[in-house]
Amino acid sequence: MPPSYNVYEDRCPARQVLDRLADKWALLILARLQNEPVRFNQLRRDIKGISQKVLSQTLKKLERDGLLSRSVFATVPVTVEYALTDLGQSLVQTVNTFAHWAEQHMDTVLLAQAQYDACAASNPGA
Amino acid sequence: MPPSYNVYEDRCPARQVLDRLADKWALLILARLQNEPVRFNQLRRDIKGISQKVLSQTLKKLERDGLLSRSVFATVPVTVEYALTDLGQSLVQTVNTFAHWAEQHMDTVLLAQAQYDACAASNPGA
DNA sequence: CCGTATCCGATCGGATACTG
DNA sequence: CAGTATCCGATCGGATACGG
Repeated sequence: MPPSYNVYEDRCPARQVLDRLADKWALLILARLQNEPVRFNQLRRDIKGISQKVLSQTLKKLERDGLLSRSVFATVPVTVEYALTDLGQSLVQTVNTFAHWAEQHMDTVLLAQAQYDACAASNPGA
Repeated sequence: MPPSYNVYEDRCPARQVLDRLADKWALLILARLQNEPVRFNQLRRDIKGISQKVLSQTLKKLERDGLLSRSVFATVPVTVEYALTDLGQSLVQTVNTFAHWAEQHMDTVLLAQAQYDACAASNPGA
């Protein structure tokens, strides 16, 4: 079998998928949905800093990619629930690994940034 | 011990780290460096579609975060090698998992997109 | 409650030219 | 080879207003 695709290539489908996932809001949404379906405004409240517009756009992209499903309930007013599909579930573990890495190593990163900035400040031109 | 931080919160350091990593070029660069140090123009050639400007910017960010190191050799002309730090190495496995997920599931995603688009096209207003 | 539509400033990023 | 500097069009994204 051929090694299939190369993510370093332009036009590679795998890379297009990767590009789509390399989005901070998409990752946070997937992580938030891992345990339960969540309604639109609940996501908006939980994921601090996301605007209604961007949340709507990102949800639509993720639904288009088959990573989550959108269910409308004819209550008054209407209720809309977003939930991971099986495909989304298959990805969420990796998303968690990413988030955990960030949690575990953020102090190291913050320190590295401080050192880098201090060095850059003391070497204006050299 | 406190559960430390919440990635859903604005201003959370872990989330800032996550935001930084949620970048398609950053992921591709980290993946490319996993086996060996690579020079600037080699990266530029290998990672198809990246511009010199964006490559330069992204490398600088990753260096600032302590994920990779920049080594200058006084050859003529000068040689510059980028390599993963230990911190970068600790992340690259997760990056690979992401890339592999994309490779394994891209067909499913492409199919889902086609179905979504077909349905949207047949339901212009409804 | 769950969105869409529009406006508009801010940022991104490609192309090009230039330096050590 | 390995960048930096500038220009400038394209895109992003917040705020606001409105509709189902």
